[in-house]
Amino acid sequence: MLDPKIIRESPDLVRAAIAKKHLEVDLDAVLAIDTLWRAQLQDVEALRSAQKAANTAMAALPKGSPEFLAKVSEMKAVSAQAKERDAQLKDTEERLRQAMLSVPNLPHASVPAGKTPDQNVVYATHGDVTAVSAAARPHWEIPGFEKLFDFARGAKVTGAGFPFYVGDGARLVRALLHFFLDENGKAGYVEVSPPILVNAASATATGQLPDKEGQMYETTPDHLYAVPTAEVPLTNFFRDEIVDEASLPIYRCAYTPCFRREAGSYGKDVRGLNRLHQFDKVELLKWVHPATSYDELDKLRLDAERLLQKLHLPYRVLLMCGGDLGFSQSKKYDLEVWSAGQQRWLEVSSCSNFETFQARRAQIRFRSKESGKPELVHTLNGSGLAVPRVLAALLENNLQPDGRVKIPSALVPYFGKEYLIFA
RNA sequence: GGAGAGGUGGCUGAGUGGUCGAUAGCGGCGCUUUGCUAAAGCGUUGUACGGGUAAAACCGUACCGGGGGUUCGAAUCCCCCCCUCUCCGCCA
Repeated sequence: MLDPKIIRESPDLVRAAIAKKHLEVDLDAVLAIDTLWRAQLQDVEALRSAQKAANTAMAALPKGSPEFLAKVSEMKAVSAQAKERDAQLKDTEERLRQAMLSVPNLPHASVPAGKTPDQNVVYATHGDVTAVSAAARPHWEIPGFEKLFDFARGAKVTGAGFPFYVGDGARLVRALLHFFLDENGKAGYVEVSPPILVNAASATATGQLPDKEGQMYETTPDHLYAVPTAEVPLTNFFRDEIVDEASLPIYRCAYTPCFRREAGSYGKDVRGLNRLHQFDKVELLKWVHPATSYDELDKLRLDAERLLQKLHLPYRVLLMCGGDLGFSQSKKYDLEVWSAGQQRWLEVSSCSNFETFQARRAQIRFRSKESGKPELVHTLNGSGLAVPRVLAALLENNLQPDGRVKIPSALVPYFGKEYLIFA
């Protein structure tokens, strides 16, 4: 959620932000509801004030006295009116909340203009894309692939997009996760193993609810949600808390399976390991002082990049343009790994600064030594990394003429041998 | 899952219908005393929203786990929910 004061006092700033993100938001309607709400609030508060004054006066009167009884009947009318107006206020308040939630976060000044993904800026490219085997093929076409990554049985047991990883397949998944967690730990992120079901309050704080409930799996009868990313439980760790200023910045990382219903995709996007309903991911999360958040974003991105570098996977960094920025992000980089078999880039990490947008909704603050007042932290997150697409690129890029896959040296200690064998 | 006990400010802990944002203690902050520290004394000390201001000051309202209700008036009475603790059951 954006600061209501900014919307109220600098609507033009917000209009510019909406335009840069190429969104349609009726800001005038938001402002109109806000004006109505403030008028109604003052009205109700005046009535309450009258009630309180009467109560104080009544406390000093003898209980059954004529003056007392006169006050009671007088206040009955005021009380009824207050109740009625308060109901109207509550109604307006809910509409205002909805309206405020429709206003996106402001993009940072360094975010490039643009509307569509092709207008994202290629910020950096690492590794030689042409050096990888010309004989590479999409991972799902590698002979023996289905033995180690059993989609058919996954579909039988659960549904499409829930593969079994078997033998070296399972081992490689575990090796990657272990490698990611160890590397992130070395970079200063404290490892956390969070709940993977969350309640509605948590899903609301990070923005999955109320609009995107269709993208999550929901349990019955308890109405808990399977996490779409570790970002949800991790961010909510400090929900409704005031953290020690001296503890900032706080770095955390967590491995969780991630569950996504996401309907509507088709074709190459969803073949093989490209897009799944359940996948494994290590998430990086930071709570930082507002003054440092853009430095921290760069460092976060480099931490994620280092993982790809150590795996010797070619990748590029995209700086997202305004139109491709998410609703709640101020600035975002995507890391895309080169998939030699598919001859395309696959997104494996998305590193974002939310400034106070998430923190306001989740009420995560620190007490500023400077002002003495609680202030909202800035939150950042990024994948470090998502397993299946890294896996896809690794299989395709490192496929040998003999059908084996060479394991990157950094991963060998985790995998236990130098080659993955499909046979 | 069953039975019982509880949830009050940063913490401990009073308060069972009115003058209670809430006694007291601890902690924190400020001042005094002090060579320094400690100790003592005095004072001060929540958050949010709205109004107000150049910014403050200041004014108003709300907040005693969450939500509803009764009442002129609720921390206090009633209902529902959540959480914690104890005992029993079950269980990896």
